Amino acid sequence: MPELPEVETIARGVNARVHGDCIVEVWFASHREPFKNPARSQAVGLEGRTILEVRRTGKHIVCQLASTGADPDAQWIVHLGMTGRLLVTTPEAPVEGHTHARLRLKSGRELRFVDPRRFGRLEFRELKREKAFAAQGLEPLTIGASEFASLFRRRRLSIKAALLNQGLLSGVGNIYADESLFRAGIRPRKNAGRLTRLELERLRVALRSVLEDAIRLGGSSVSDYVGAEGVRGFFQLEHRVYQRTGDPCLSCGGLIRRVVVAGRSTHYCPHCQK
DNA sequence: CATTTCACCTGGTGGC
DNA sequence: TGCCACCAGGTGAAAT
Repeated sequence: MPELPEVETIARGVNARVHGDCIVEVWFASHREPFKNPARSQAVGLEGRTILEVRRTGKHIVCQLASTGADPDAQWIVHLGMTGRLLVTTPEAPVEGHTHARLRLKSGRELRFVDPRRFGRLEFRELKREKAFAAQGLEPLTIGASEFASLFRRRRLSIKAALLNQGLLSGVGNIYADESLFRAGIRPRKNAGRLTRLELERLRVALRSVLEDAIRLGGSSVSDYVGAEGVRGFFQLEHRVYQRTGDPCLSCGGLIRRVVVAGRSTHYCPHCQK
C-alpha cells in the first residue's frame, strides 16, 4: 500500500502523538508471528520502553526506544506491506478487523497495527547485539546526480523495474515510479543501462519533486490509506498517469496506456514518454 | 550473478 | 443477488 510519501506522513503523524510516551502493555493477535521475532519476545522487549522518536527509513517506520536500566536502546521496525496501517487511538476505540498489535501507552493512548492482507512486518531489535536498522538502497530525496546515475549503469532490466528495486533506491513503489517516469518523459520499459546522462538527471529531479509534492499533500489515498489520525492524503488528485488508463494525457491529450512491467501495472503516455 | 515470475493474503469491483 | 475473474500501494523465495 504505502510508498515513501505515505510512510513519511504516517511516521510524522505517529511521532507527533507518541514520542516521549511509554509503552505500558502490549497485545499481539495470536494467529500469526509478526516477523523474525516471535510476538511474545517482541511484547517482552517493548513493554516498559519509552518511545524516543518515530521516523521513516525507506518504506520502513522505525520506532526508537529508550533503554530500561540494564537493557540497551532498542528499535521496533514496522513495514506496512500493501495494506498495513499504524493508528493512534484511544483504548475504547472499536477494534477493527485485522488488528494484529495493540500497544497501550502511559498517556492513555493506544498504538495499533492493522493489516488485512498481512504482507506487513514487525521486528524488534535490541541494539546491544543487533545493529540499528538501515535501508539497503539509497534515499531518493537526497541522492546526488553521480550516485543516481551509477545505480543504473550497465543494468539490463527496465528502468521501471530498477526504480522498484529497494536494493538500489529505498521507498519508490508503483505509483511514484510511474509518476516520476512521466514527469521525466521516459518510457517505463526502457532499458535502465541505456538511459543517457541527461535522462537520468531528469529522472532523479522528477523523482525527488514528485515525492516532495506527495509528502506536502499527505500522500496518495488510492483506496483506504489514511495517516496516523485517519486523514486521507490528496496526492491522488495530482496523478498524471497512475490508474488513468484510457483517460486523456493532461499534457498532450493522447490516451494513457496500461502495460505490465516487472509484474506490476504500469501506466504511461506513449506520446510524452520516449 | 542478474533478472523474472510467482506465492503470499484479503477485499473490492465489475461483468455475466 | 450470486458467482467468478481480476485487480490492488510490497517483497522475498524460487526459477530461469
